[in-house]
Amino acid sequence: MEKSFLSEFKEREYFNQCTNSQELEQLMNKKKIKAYIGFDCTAASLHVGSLLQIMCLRLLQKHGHQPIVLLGGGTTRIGDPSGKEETRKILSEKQIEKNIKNIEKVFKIYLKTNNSKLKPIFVNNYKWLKKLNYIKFLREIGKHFTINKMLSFDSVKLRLEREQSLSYMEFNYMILQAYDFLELNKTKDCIMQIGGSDQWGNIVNGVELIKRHLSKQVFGLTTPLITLASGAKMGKTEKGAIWLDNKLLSSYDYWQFWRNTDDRDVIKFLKMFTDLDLNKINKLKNENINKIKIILANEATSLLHGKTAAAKAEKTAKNIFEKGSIGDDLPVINLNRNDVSNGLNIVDLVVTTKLLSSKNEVRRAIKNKGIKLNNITIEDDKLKISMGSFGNNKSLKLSHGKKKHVILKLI
RNA sequence: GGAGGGGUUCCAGAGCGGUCAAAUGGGGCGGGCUGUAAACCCGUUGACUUCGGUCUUCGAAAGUUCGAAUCUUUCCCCCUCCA
Repeated sequence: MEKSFLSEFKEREYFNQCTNSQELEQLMNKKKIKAYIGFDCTAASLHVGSLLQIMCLRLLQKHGHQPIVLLGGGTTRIGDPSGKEETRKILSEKQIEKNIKNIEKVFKIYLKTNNSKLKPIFVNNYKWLKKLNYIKFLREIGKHFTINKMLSFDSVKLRLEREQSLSYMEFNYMILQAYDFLELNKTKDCIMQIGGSDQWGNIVNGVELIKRHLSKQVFGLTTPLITLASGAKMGKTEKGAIWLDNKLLSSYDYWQFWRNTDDRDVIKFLKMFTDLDLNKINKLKNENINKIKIILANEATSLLHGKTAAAKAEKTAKNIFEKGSIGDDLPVINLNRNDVSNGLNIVDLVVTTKLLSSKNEVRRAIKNKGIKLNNITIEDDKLKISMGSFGNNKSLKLSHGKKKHVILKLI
């Protein structure tokens, strides 16, 4: 028997809560449905923190259900208070539209299909939210919400408990999200909303609104908040966000992100973020952990940047870490011959490569044995690079630490 | 509207006239160990520097002083309590 959406959803550890698991299971076995996830458009791109949600839509598609991607131009204008400690900045309309355009691209990669029935439907809630009439909205929608209940939601409760201000605008967010679901149900026959566990309250609100307003049964499904073995939140590392956009994060760095996964998270990530068959993943468990990490990196990178990019990243990594040489996936910095023949100061050079951002940082790094030129640690911060420093192949590898490298080329 | 408490470097949080670029912890970065992991240990953590120093920072502005994050005044913002 073929696996159902929901059972695979659970096996891949996507499952957190569902409003009505059994009925949903039955329904989805009987017919193909449409389900949606809303995404925040406060940044120019999504980062791996949203990847689990994207994978959910992908899984939906795999099982023949059609995904709806809601890029919340309307709600982004309000700001979701869930999980936020402070009111966030309000973005300009222009910025939001720009973000939406860019974020759409990511979905076009992950949800690519030739089957027209499974093509992702993109919607922007600004389209309907901007038209709302306040009085009408209060009478038709607002009457279904009690303040008593709204105050009991974590997103509101936590803010109030901490005595942090919550504006009336933000307080309305959950109603608008519920309204989105209602709208999508009416216009697209969407019967399920998926989201992270922090969205549970908002999702349930939508389910209840539809029940009251249309007397229809719809479903809510949430994924767990991924906590890394280290306790940190997924997505934002120390170095900054792991963007799903090669303009913001190169495919090599993306590959490295997965390659550096904590041992304890590797199998979980294989289930969550790759298409690999679950049986195959189970067999992998006994393999050498570093081999599995490479598989994870390759699979995850292929999905976003393509197989070629993944293979290239792997090759570059191999060259750097195993052979100590260079790889062609590293950023290349072109140097003018004239500048070099005059003798370039190492400190200035490192700053121009952006490996570090100030001269003091470079001097410190040199003191701490953190700067290498062709794998040779630089001891003197007054060192000058000249034509003679370049070998026959006219290029040099400049490194900061073990993981950050740049190729210097003469032009 | 009245009475208090507070705004310090990435974050938390000390300092309360010179010895303060500012304790301590977290985080970051680098080094060591290793497996590009974890844990642990060490170093480092404003900018510029001819390495002697120089410059800019403690909510904002003005002032007192030889000298201010520290004192005074005004302003802005946050919080607590009372009405």
